[in-house]
Amino acid sequence: MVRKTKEDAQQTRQRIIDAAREVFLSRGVSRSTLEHIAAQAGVTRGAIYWHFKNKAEIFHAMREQVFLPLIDRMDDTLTEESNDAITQIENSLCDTVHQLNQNTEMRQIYEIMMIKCEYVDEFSTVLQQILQNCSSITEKMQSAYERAQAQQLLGTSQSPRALALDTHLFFSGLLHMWVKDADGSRFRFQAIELIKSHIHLRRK
Amino acid sequence: MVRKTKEDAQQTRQRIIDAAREVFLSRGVSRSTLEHIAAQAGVTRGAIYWHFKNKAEIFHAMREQVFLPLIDRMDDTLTEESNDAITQIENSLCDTVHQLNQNTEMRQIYEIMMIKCEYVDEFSTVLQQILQNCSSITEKMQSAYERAQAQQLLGTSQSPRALALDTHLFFSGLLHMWVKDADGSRFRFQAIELIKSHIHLRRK
DNA sequence: TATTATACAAACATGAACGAATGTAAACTA
DNA sequence: TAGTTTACATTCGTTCATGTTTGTATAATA
Repeated sequence: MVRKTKEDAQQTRQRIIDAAREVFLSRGVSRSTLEHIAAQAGVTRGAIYWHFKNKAEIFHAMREQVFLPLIDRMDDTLTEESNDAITQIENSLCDTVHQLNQNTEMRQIYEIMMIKCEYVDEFSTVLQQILQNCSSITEKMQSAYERAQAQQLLGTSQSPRALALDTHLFFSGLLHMWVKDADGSRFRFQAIELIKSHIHLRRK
Repeated sequence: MVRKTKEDAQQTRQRIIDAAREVFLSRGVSRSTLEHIAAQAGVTRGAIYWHFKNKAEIFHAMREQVFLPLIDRMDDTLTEESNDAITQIENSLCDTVHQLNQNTEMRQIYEIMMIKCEYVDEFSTVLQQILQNCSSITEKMQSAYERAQAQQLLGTSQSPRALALDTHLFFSGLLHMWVKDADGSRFRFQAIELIKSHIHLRRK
């Protein structure tokens, strides 16, 4: 066979991750074998074992590639200075939904993580990471709500903490429904509306 | 071997379902083999094949046993005449959380369905059923909010439809977090509080 | 009471999937 | 330019899960 350069190898690695995403999506993580992934990527199982220790490692790599940038992006919109605090929250939610609509990769990974993966054994650690992410996002939202309170934008006396948790749970539920509603007939089409009305409830 | 009576057979069937729940919970649905389930139930695989066509059928039986009563129960609290419409909604949510706290079986099945099952192939139909359940619950909530509006209990001008969707998404998110927060340190302890503050936001 | 249907157990056959071991050609390095 | 490492491909043996088949003792039934 033809030995590849370092860049080629990196490309192969990426192809394996992309292939895994497709295979995970259509067969679920458990039923996806390294052979399926290898075939989809146009390599052999040997190549996969060279780049990754096992299936879980591919999963982690795939997840991080999309989630780390996403978290960063939410952080950014939540502190964008051109908007008031409540609009920052609204925008961060809407932006995530827009991303889901436009970014196939991201959409697929969300779907995999929500309804095509069993969080046991090697995968159970992912749950902790998810909870961590949630906490950090909720905290960011809380401080946004605190700013909103300071700016007297809130139409309620509830604590920023409670509002942040409520918004986060709402959004979490929305994403789950968004994913499950594959044909878009129930939730996807009105996701943005729902966010706006959720936020509107808190505005003065 | 000893041939059983009809009641005994029914008991065996139930033991298999119970065993499946335990095994699904600890190994995830995919990695649970019929042999694991058989061992846990104290029977052989032959017995399982007698009562069920395959693993998916056990799963369906397990799910229905808990979800059908649950839906009924939510319907009941949502129309309990001794309370005003908003309290009906609050109670139906709180009651479900109480159930989760007290009913191990139900808690386990929720956990299995949310984070220990991959919705592909034979299991993908379950997603439709879940969406159906969600719609029906949302509708019930909507009419509760409509009653609340008629009784002038609402402190917002938003439509009952929007309120119902928002509440449902919130609750859906809450349940997901509730399940993922296995040690109870992040969400479980404050679930009831969160519901109350969610509802409070809509009260006049 | 003879027969049939039931409720399983036990054995078998098949087909993955895995991990490891080995092979290899090209790229890098001294 | 010889040796070493890299980036894979190929092969192999083993295990594991599944579905089916066969066997059998008993309950139901006519």
